[in-house]
Amino acid sequence: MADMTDLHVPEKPSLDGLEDKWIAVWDEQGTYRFDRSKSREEIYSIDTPPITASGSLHVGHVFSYTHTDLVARYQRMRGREVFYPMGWDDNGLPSERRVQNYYGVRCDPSLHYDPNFRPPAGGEGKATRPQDQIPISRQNFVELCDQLTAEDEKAYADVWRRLALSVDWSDPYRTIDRRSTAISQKAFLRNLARGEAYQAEAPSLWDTTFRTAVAQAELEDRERPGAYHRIAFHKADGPVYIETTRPELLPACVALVAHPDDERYQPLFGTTVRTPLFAAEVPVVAHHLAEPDKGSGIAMICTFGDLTDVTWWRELQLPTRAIVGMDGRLLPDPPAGVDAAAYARIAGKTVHSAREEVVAMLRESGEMEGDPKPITHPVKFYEKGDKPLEIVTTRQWYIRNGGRDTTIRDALVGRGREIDFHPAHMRVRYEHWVEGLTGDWLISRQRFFGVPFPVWYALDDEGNPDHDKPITPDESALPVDPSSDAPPGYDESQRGKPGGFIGDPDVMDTWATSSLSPQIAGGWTFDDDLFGRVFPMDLRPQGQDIIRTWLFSTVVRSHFEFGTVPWNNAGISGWILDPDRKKMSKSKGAVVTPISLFEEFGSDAVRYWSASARLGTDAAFDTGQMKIGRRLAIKLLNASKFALGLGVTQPDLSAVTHPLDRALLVRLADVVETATLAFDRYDHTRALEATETFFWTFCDDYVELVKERAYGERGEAQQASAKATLAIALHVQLRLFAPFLPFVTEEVWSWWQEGSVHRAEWPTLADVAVDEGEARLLGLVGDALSQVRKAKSEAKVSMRTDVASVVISADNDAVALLQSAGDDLRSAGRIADLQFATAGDGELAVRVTL
RNA sequence: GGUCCUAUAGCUCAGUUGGCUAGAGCGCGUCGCUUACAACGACGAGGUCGCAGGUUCGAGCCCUGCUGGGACCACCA
Repeated sequence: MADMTDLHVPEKPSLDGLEDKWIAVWDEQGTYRFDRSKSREEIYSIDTPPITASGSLHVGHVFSYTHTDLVARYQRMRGREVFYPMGWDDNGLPSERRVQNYYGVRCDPSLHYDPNFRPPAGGEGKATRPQDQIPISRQNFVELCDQLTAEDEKAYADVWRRLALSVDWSDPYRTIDRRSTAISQKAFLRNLARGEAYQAEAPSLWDTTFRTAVAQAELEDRERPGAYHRIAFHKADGPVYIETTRPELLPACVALVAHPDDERYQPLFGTTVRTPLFAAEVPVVAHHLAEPDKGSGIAMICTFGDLTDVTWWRELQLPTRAIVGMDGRLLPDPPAGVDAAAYARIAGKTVHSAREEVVAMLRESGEMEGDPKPITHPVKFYEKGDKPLEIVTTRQWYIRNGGRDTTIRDALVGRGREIDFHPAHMRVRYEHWVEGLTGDWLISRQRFFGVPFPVWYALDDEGNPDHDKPITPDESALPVDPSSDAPPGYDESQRGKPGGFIGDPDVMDTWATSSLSPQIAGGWTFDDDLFGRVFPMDLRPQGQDIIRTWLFSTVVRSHFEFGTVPWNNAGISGWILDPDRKKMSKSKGAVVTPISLFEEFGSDAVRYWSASARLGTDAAFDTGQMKIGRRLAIKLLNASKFALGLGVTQPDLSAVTHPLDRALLVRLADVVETATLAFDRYDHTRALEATETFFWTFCDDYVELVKERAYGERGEAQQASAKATLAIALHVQLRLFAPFLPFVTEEVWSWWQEGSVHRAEWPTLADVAVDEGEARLLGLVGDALSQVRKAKSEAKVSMRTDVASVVISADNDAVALLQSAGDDLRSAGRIADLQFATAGDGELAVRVTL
């Protein structure tokens, strides 16, 4: 047992400096270091979201990462060894764009590596138009990405430490590092070997700015102005009118389509018509997707205007007349069957200019009826792009995801049901997404900064690649870069030569790598001992917006590779909304940096605000809540200082004899139980609320009531009971608060305890077990005290004014209870004469005479 | 067109399987420098629980419909 000399209570406790102090101590003592000798059952593993470190953190990140840390700290105190890694998602388009804008450069894959290249000084105001940017080789560009993201990651890590995320910082991973690249390539090769990954040449959605294919999950609709153009097609006995928003695709028209039951067009089915301007003969076909009440009820099918065109083209086995190139301009040469002179007027133009020209041509020829009718309609965009997507036929890599296969789809829906979502209704989003998939997962991107596909293609004698038999490396050779490494059985001199080889030029989409975050963090195939101890993981924390991408794709990879779910729980955080109820990251609030909040309110206070919001619920950005958190932290310092200053030593249940003390511990037992159950259900707000409510009662009522007794004014045994109870209550409350307020609880803990509170045992009923006790007593005495205070308040006198007499009337049981704590009530209220009376109705009534 | 969430005090939110006069904090008002805390404390005012029906002895909670707010999916001729 410690004595007074072991106490280190400061004269004037303060929050100032606590953060730097404890961050350093935790670092030095390895407080959050993961002990990998523990078994799977003893470990709690977390699939931390690898954050995109290109740009700056905002309060939404602080909010959701705090939620994860609450769980980590709770589980650690419960005795689980917590595997809580940190990762950076630094591969992919956001990093490329950051480098382009920061240095004013762009990647030109045709250039050779310049080992002496030095980038211009980074900063704002660099050229953003491609023609103004400095062209550099792919390798130089990747190096810049690598360097800049590493710098950004340092800044992020500082924020995370200041927020007190209890991650093990010894081995953060990066999705672009060699090991992540190797794991990503290995997982892909295994998908390929099992037939889960495949290559196909097919029409796919294409972003003409970034010049890459994009996946279904990355699409978003935006309302754009457009116009219906009513255009005449020709048949022997007169015109057939169609309406289109994309007249420039007329040369790409391969058929007209109407609903099979549409009486108006029955006679046309099986005949052909001639396209205006471009004079191609196209068939009129029937398909159930054609909608009779849309436009004129008959539509032109182009290759390709939209996804419905692709469906029609595929199901009706129509020919292809592609006219839009990868750069978003019309191809130089007309497709077969199209009038070359007419096409020459639009060849090479952008889609936009071509549309204007075709409209002008239609006006000249009189084949457009009336003026275009302006409308607003949804258009598909890449979520990071700013030009409408086109559909271009390209060779791409896919991973099966149930989009074209009900067996896989059902299996993946089933996997979703094995995961406990918090809150539970988030599973619906998963299921709807899986059930609504229309195609497999397109994972290839025609970009530079990403994981390259680890495949090469043999060239035949004429130099044509054989895409059907990709050459793959041995797993032991990974990672490979097929643009600089030669495939097995070849040497570099054969690159690009007939009879030689070429490397696959594409990189994987960032989700194809981040979908392996459990494998990367756990060291799959690099450290199988570790992997076996942490996988499948316990928790995937993430935002609701990426259920369809990150969550789903991780399930897909785990399902194929291991036949399991990747984790048993998914904790979904909500959004931060600004005062106008708009998503914070999209508004002015985004300029409030986390560091400035830490400086103004303290990290504990910011954590308190985050912890006040439940999983899955959007929360208002509310500095008021941070002020409350700050006040709570200060109160914890002061109350602890006072209790310890009374000569409180160490918890000792056997000394607790007084009825009021027993009542407090019975109440505290309830709090411990509530908080524990709540945390087990991933309901941190309830745990916090129960703890906080108790704490204020403890401060405002209990401490006031036992002050004199604790000073020793009613004998040693009574004093010992009060001091023991204060010690127990403090000891338990500090631990209950520790996940929420790690700095201040650690500070107070250090005043009188050994080791870190964050490695202390989570409190249990054994900490507060008293033989008998009436929790009700605490409330009764508190009410009585409150009535006495009210009388003083109404008389406008100080709370330390003496009271002549107080008469409390209540039922027999209540009176008996109150009498057992009468001395404490008398001293706290400064009551000279305290009397009790029995009242039949059971109402507590307090008559105060000043 | 479909789906999910949501509506409780001026504000931010609790309110467990339906159960006495609906709670907290902030803000507001009044009072008090009391040796843990004035960066504080005490006390108080403030709500026909979005609207309309229904089930029930009893509904903030369950059911139906409507309205408002938020989000997602589908629709692109």
